Amino acid sequence: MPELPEVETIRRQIAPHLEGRRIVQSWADVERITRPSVHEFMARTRDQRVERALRRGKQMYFTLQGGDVLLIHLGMSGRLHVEPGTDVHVPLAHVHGVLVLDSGQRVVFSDPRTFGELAVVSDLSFLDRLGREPFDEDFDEEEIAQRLRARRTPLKAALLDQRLVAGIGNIYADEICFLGGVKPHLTASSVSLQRLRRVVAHILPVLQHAIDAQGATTSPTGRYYDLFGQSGEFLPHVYGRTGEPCDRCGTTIRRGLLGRGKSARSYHYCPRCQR
DNA sequence: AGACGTACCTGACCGC
DNA sequence: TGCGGTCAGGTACGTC
Repeated sequence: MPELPEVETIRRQIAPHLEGRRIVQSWADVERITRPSVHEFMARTRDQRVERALRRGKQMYFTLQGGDVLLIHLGMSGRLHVEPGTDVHVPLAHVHGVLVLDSGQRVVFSDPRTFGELAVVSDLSFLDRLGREPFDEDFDEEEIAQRLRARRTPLKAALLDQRLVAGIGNIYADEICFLGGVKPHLTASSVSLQRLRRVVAHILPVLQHAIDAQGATTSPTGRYYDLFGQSGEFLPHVYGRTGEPCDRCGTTIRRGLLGRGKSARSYHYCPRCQR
């Protein structure tokens, strides 16, 4: 699944192809994931020059010369690639967006599960709903630890909440809990501040390490691949490793569920390394 | 307002 | 081999 490190990897890869280029023509076909509408998306991105390729949390966005912002969220299964081509028509299953550039290349967005999003917005107010950005200067570990202390949800659920820290998803939430030595399902407010600080202290190193590894592909679902179809090399300690031995202590990795029914979310942990 | 449940979607996997 | 059922999971939204 694309989380902050995967999105950042793709952003870096796609930036040189998009920045300074003009979008000659664009296309989208799924109303549910295209905002404000398929028609308006195509109209407002057409004939626009891209200024910068940016990212906030898991959100990738491109500032356009006319003042609008093009927004791409990969959701669960969204992928981007760049290829030669001047036709907006790409006859492949799961392709739901195409941007034809003045470079003779086109950006292709495919998304089998259609949990992603393509949008054109007029300003950056969409960023307001996101919490702290891990690599920003104002990222304050003490503040995050204090806010976790006030949460009456499982620790992992709080780490996944984009309003607290932007960009953490399933894989890295489990990883951060593992390195912090805390079971993901413990109610955050029941964990001592000292231990919460230990967990929070692993957010930056884990994300940085994952960016250096160009993301993580190890996932039972929604396999992630970068702009060139390459998989990421980040290897999680616990995520997706149920039944395997912990490589710190050898204890069998376990899996559990947060919540019940259709809303249940899985978590993975080492019962010995995490208390 | 925070916590919680539901819905969206389909490839991959599982059991018979 | 084939087929129906189940799972996974980022996020918006409704409800209490």
